[in-house]
Amino acid sequence: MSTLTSAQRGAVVLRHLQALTTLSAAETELISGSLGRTVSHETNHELMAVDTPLEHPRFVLSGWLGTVRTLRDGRRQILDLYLPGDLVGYSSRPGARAKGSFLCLTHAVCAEVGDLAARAHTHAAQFPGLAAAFRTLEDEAEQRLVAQIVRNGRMMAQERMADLIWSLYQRHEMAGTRIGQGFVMPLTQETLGDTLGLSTVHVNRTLQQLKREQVLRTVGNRWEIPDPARLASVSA
Amino acid sequence: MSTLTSAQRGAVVLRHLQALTTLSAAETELISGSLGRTVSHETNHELMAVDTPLEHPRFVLSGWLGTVRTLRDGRRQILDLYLPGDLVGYSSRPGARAKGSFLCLTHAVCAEVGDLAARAHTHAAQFPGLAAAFRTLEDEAEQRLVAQIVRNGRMMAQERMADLIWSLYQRHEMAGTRIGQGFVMPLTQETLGDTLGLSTVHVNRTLQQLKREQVLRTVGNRWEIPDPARLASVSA
DNA sequence: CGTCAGTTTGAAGCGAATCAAGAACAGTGG
DNA sequence: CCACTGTTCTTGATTCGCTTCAAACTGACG
Repeated sequence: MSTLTSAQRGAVVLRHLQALTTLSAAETELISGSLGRTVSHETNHELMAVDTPLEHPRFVLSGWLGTVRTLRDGRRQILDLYLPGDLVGYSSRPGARAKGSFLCLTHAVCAEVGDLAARAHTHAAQFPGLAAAFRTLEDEAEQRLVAQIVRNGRMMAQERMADLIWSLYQRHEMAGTRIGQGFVMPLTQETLGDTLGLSTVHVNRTLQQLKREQVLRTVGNRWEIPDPARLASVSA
Repeated sequence: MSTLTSAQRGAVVLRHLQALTTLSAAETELISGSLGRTVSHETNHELMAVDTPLEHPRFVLSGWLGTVRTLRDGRRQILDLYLPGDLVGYSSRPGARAKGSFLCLTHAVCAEVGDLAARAHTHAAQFPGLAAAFRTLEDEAEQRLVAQIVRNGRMMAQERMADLIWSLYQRHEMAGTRIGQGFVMPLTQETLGDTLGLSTVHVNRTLQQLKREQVLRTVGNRWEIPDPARLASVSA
């Protein structure tokens, strides 16, 4: 396990925001300063339960989180994934509540940014870039929800997986965490199944199929996309 | 086909909002006055394409609308349904765009409420009930997206259908459009299939199954729920 | 009365779930 | 350093839910 300085960890947030909008020096400064209070959590730690008021937005500095809904009999559906550089548990709507339980899917480090979010909101004119970034982040989260509906509702297993991989690849690209033609995949196949609405076994077989078709290559827990065009053709 | 006065049609909106929050007399007045400019659309009319800026929020006065995503090969997924009394194409987020194509699923009448929405937003202090109502409507729309993900991802056909029926029943209850133990279902089984991620044929068979199990009763296009508890037990 | 959209029914096939068991792997303590 | 443990991944066999295809039926409407 590597040890990172606070600045190194915060870099992924700045990278991500700068991919979305232009930040003034003052804004960059403000953000960096806000990433100080970091909290580290174990895998499976629940940050917030369903329906909790969204009062503690955070940026993910490392690790992956997810929003989860569990049915009475234990079936799980992951609603959305949060990667390093992502904003978690934020809504511009006053009084908004968590639409699912926020869970650490890996060991994760977050920075609480309640005050930063409040400032982006109330002093929007003074920090236009920051305000725009928060708006875009919120919008993208909603787009991901829609993508989940379409995936789960109308795509075959292969298409779902390919679509998710493509989305994750692009998100890593934006956050500057892409490595070569790929990224690090820390999720278990079971978690992927709960994301895609597939059984663990079928996730495994689907991945093998994609590898056979040269759509995906894995080196340890690094996933690589040899040919984006091919990936797009498999995805629906 | 019955002809309704503007006031009669607008009643469903007031009923809905009053179920969500308390409105002052001034607010009630303001809303009623805003429902004047109504537009009537044919089945399959597209109000807005995907990605269009959400600049024209409307209330549904009669008929059902839906947001639709279409894959290249023609597969459709309906993201959300909009019933009489519902707010369509609204987002409090400036610059938000349509997450799907807005389609009339039946003949529909809508009232444009762009100015009302703007006022609820900018004069929130002056119209607290109205502002709260808009916030709640937006929140409920998001909850419905999440429900769609869980349905499509982790529920069996019967559970999906039962869950949707229950949700629709409650929404009719809120809007005051419940009729006895049921409501009017104007959608075709094909449209229901595109909502639930099922084939038309299987929608048909699933409905028959629910009827056999006394979960659902249909009289013409009226759907009735003899026993809500039983419905809940089928839904996951 | 014929047309067309929507519903219903049957038969066959496929995709994914399930069940079960083994292999690879990481972490742990002796 | 290696045996032990538990988690994750992998594989095969079987079952089942749903889709697909095709055709008949129903009802509204011109």
